[in-house]
Amino acid sequence: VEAAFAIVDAEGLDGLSMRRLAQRLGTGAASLYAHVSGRPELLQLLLDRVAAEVRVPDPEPARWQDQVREVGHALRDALLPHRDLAGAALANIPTGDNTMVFTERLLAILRAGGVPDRLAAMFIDKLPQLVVVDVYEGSLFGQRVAREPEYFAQLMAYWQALPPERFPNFAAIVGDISPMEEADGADEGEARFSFGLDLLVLGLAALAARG
Amino acid sequence: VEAAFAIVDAEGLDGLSMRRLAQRLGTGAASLYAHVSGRPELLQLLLDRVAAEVRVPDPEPARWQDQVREVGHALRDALLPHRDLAGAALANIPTGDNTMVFTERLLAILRAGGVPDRLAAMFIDKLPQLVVVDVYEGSLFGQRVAREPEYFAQLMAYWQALPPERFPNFAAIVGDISPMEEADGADEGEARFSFGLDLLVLGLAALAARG
DNA sequence: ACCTGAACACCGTTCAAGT
DNA sequence: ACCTGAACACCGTTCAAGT
Repeated sequence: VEAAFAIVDAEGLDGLSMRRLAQRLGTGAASLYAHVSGRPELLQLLLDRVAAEVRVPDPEPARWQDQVREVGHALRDALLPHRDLAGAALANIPTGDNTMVFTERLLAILRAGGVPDRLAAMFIDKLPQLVVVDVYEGSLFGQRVAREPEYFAQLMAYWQALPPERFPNFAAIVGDISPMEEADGADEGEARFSFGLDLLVLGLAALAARG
Repeated sequence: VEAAFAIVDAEGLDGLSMRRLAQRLGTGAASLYAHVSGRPELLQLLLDRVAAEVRVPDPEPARWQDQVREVGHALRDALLPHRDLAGAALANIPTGDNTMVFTERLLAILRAGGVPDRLAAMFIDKLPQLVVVDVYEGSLFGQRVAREPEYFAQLMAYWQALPPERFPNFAAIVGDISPMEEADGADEGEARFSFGLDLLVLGLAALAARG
């Protein structure tokens, strides 16, 4: 698992092949199958170790909405160093022990805050889903820009060149779009993530208030 | 593109290799590179054709929230027949013409409804993101269950067997969890999707009301 | 219990050579 | 402009044989 993290952090998910991992451990790919059932199980082990890193606070019912936001940010911070590893979380429903502890503690915050059980049960999926897809897309975009530095400028140029007759609304808001990192280094990715988090939390609050 | 859809619809994204596509067209894989730059461009063509299928209504400002929900459902319905093709939408920012028309028309609904431009600009990402990740995860789960029919029951058994001392909140809501399809055929996937859609729309309405 | 080499059945993409 | 066969540099997984 340690060696696998080293590869993922350096090269991303695609770089983590059974063969490359075996090579780094000074053995052959077939030997890994004595320790994991296959690549999917290896990825689950990595994800569960990431889940172990996420600190979820004890419930403070009065500020449950902010606590949910904190949990979202904590999960994002834990996933960010590992490139597109987040993508592996989309493929399987995680059942590792650390993942279950994460879910249990998130549930504690929601239920203490008065969120009905049926809503809480659906929300414990949606929050990690938002975080995972955000980190995954951000990582792939980052890798693309690293490989192809002109990509960012090309995308903006394409959007700005769209004919305003056919795309009047898009032309009107194109100035408000800034995919991921701003040129000045302001963390636009963080702002976009917080926006998504706000939608989920405010939406849940509205549904919970209706009962 | 037609042949590619036939493969994706029958076998999913993994089945769509350049070699299999070429074989179905009675030629060699290398020949495809005279028509597309590579597999990523092929996937973009497929996704843009899906976008062409999505009907986005003209704005009715008074019911913009319901219209956003309708767009979400329409996009989901267009993606659903194509298995895990949705996963390809996570890898690249789509720039096809049909995709841009979709975005333009969604923006029209949002702006007519009074959503501030900065919020609308971020929301046009979040809505497709939710739809895509929902369809993608649902498809992978469905494929897993098809391959491994006992998976569903195993997952439920694992959750129900978790010790209530360590996981009291999870134990309390485990009855409210039903991943994807219910045994009785009720469309639980649809309900979960609508829940996510509600979070986004109600959250956006709350933010828009604040200005 | 753990490891090994070799094999099986695949990938995406490139490239010189053709029509 | 479009197509071809062959090659390059990979994959995940299995399996008989070893220690």
